[in-house]
Amino acid sequence: MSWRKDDRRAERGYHHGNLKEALLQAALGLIAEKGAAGFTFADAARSAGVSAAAPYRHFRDRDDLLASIAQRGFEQFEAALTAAWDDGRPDTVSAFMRVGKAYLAFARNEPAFYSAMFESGVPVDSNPPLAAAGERAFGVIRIAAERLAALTPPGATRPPAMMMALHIWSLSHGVASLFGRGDAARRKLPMSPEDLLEAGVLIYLRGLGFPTERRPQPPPPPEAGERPAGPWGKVPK
Amino acid sequence: MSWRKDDRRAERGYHHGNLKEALLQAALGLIAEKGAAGFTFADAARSAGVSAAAPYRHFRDRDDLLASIAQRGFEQFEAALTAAWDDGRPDTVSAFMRVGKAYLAFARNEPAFYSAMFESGVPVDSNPPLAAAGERAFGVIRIAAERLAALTPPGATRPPAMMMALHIWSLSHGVASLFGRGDAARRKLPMSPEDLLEAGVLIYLRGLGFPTERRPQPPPPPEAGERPAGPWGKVPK
DNA sequence: TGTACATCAGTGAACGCGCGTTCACTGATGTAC
DNA sequence: TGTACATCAGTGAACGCGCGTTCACTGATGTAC
Repeated sequence: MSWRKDDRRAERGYHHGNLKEALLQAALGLIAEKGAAGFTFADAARSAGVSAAAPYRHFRDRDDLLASIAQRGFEQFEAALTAAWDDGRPDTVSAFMRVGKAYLAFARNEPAFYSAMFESGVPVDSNPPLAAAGERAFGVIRIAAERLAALTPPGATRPPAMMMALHIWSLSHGVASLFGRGDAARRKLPMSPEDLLEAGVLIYLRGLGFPTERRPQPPPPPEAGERPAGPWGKVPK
Repeated sequence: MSWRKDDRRAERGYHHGNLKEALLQAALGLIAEKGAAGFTFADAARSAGVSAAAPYRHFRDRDDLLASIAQRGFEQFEAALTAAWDDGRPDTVSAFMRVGKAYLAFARNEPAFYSAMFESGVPVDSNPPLAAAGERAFGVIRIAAERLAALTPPGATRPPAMMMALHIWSLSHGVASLFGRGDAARRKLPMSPEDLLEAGVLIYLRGLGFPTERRPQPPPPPEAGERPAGPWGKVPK
């Protein structure tokens, strides 16, 4: 037994065995199933196999539970973005693209977290730890943008990294919200959300003066009607 | 009296005086006030000054009411975007930018419609008229993108208009959702959402080969630390 | 090691409340003759 | 023009239901000695 007291306690809990964690998991399942709006405090208790009064030992009320989920969501989001960024390896541009893909992957694979973070109406401003967690997640994008901005090619104007980060965040968020959700409210799309986002970011970066072509330079089109490969090379007819 | 029968009826209604319309307005007010999640069918009836049973004469249930609001929202959204586009006057690029601004203005000025359209969980797919209304709104952006794509400068590759429209829609939606709401869940921003979106669209268009500088060509920066004017000229320090 | 006590997570019963929904009804409006 | 009837929007009472919340309680775990 090399467990310290805290570890043992966190692992087994008192009676139920870590009810707080079980409630968070139950709520996540319910949100994924019925949406952030359609889950209740009593629901979470029932789903965790516990009486309706038990959650009050761990959360002030439903909003408190929801805020905890959002907080954890931002932490996992930050971790996912950080892993995708991988400190800019193997090169800044491709790592940057990977961060965008990770944004979409998170929205698709963790719809419950995503709902709690962005669509549940949790008051971020009145919850400093939650706001800080959100800032840290955004910070990953900001740092990536700073590294990218530092690589501005000679002759091009160096853009403010904060603005770049906000643009990329907004574009990723828009694509994820409109097209990249697992189940509900998605619209038909002639291409995958990942390809849509990638093409958008590449065009954006080119607009900033970055060379983004895989091939050094695409030949000018022989006919105006034909589509030589560009950042949108994957778009179907 | 030149009223046709339908007109008179639509104007006064039977007893209450167009309760259907009053319920829609009441629900809009409640959504704006408490969010799409926190309004009930009974609430709308009460707010319209009518018994709790009355709404059943006009809407099957709460979701039906919400879908009607979303439908009307998309129609007004389409009208706002169409007006902003103004058939591409006075020139295609500036009209295009105006459409983006109209997107943000709608999200800010009509938060209740925006919530019902994009955040209320109304099942768009199982509601063909609603889906069609959404498509028509998107169609405005698509048409604008087509006109813009047709202007691709010589030497640049003409981008698929559908993809351009999806990018602009996504960026606008992301900016509006993250920063451009009237009251709730907004984050701090070092510039206005309008300026953020405008800069993003300009950079994007430049990435497609469009000339977007107001000045013919900005001089290269004398010092790397200084920021000459670009599309992000309005960004504060 | 064992006993007595303290702590505290979870119980279950209880409550008030507002929501969704139904139903027979009423009364104003529209229409046939 | 007037009367009788049909239509139908809105009423108000009623119901079952589930939620949020409280409270004294119980019993398992931790700790002092």
